[in-house]
Amino acid sequence: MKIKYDLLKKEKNTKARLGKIKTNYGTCLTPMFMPVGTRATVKGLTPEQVKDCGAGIVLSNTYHLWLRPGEDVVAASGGLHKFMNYNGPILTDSGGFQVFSLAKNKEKDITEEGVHFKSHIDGSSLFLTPEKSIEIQNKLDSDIAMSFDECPPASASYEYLKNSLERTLRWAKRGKNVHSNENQALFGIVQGGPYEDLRKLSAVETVKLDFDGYSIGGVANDGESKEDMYKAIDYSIPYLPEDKVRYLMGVGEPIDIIEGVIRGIDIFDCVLPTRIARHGQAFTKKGKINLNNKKFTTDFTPIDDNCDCYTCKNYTRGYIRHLITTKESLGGTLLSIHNIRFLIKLTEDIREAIKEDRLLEFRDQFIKNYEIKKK
RNA sequence: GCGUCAUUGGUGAAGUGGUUAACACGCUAGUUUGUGGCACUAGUAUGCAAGAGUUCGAUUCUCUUAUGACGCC
Repeated sequence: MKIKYDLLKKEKNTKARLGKIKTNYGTCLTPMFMPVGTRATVKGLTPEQVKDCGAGIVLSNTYHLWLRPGEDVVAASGGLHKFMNYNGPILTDSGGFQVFSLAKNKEKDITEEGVHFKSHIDGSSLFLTPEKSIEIQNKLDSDIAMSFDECPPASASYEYLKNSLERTLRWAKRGKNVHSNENQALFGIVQGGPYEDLRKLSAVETVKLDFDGYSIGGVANDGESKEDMYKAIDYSIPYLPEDKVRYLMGVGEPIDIIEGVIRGIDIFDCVLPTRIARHGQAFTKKGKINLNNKKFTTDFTPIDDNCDCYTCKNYTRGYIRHLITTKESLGGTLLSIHNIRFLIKLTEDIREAIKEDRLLEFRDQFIKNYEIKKK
C-alpha cells in the first residue's frame, strides 16, 4: 500500500488541519515533526530512542545512501527498514537539497538532463538525474519518496526561479514516469521562491501530475527571511488538494512550525534539533539555551521544566554541560533526545489546540514565553 | 661553590631596539531550518620573571636578583 491521508478536522480560525497518515509501517497523526536521519541513522540515537521521542516518520537521504553504502547494499539487506532496524515509516529526500549545497556553478552544473556533483567524500564527478533519484529510492524501499527537484537559493532572481521551477516540473514528470515501487508513495515539490504567481504556477502544474502528497520547497535556506518563508507557504497552499498531505521541507524552528501549521502545513522535518544538540544547545519553552555557557556548570535542574523526555527525567544541565564541554558523545545523544522530543511534543500540543480551535492563542502564548528568556 | 643556557597569556609556544606581541589549544559569547555530522564567527597578554641602567624609545642591549636545566669541582 502507498500511504493514505485522512483529514480529520479543520481548525475554525486558521488553515490548520488535523489528520492521519496510514503507512505499511504504522499510522501517524498530523501535524507532525519528522526527525532527520540522513545516513540511515538519526545521529547519535538508536531507533528505540527515536521511537521513545514519539517519532512517526523518519527521514533519510538518497544522495548520501547512494554514495555509501549504495542502494544495492541496502536492497540486499532487505530494504531501508531492515537495514537500519527502524520499523516505523521512512521518507527519503531525493537529493534535491544537495543540488543546492553541492553544485558549485549552478548555470553549468544543473542541466536539463540532470545535475553534476562533486562527491563530498572523494571529489569524484557524479551525475544525478530525476530518473536515477527515483530508481535509487525505489530500491531503498522507503515509504515515501520525494521528487528530484532543484532547491534554489533564497537570493535567486525571479527569472532564475521561473526557469528553475519549470525544469523541476519536467523533472517531476520524468521521475513519476519511472517510479515503480508499489509500496512507496511519491511526493511532488512546489517551488517559486516568495513570488505569488510562481508559487501558483508551480503548485497548479505539480498537482496536475497527481502525486500522493505535496511539499513546499526552497524555504529556510541561505538566510531567507521569515516573511518570505510565510509568503511561500501562503501562495502555495490554496492550490494544493485538501485530501493530500502537505509537507514543508526543512523547517525547523518552533515558531516556524506553529506558523506553518496555521498556514495549512501537516508535516515538517529539520536537522536543527540534532545539529544544535551536537553543538551543545537545547530548546526550552523559554527559548534556546547554550549548555556551553559557564552559568550552567552548577545548574543541577533539568533542561526544561516539566519536559517528559528521557533526558529531562534523568539528567541535569550541569551534567550535560560537562559531557558537552568534554566532548563526550553521550552529551549529543541526550540533547538530541530532548530537542527531538521538544519539537514532537510541540506538534502534540498543536494538535490539542486544533481540536479545541485555539491555535492562535496557543501561538501567542508560546511566543510570549519563548521570547522572554531570549534577553 | 664556579660556569653555560634559559625565563613571553590559562597551556604549548613564535618574534622584534620603534604604530595593534604571530600561531595553536583552552576559555568566553554568538550562529546553525529538505545535514558536505562533531562546524563556523567573534572576543580573549596595557604586557614578554623582578628591579635598575643605556637610549628619543626596550619584551628585544647591559647589570643585579630570583627560579629552572645542564656541565665542572
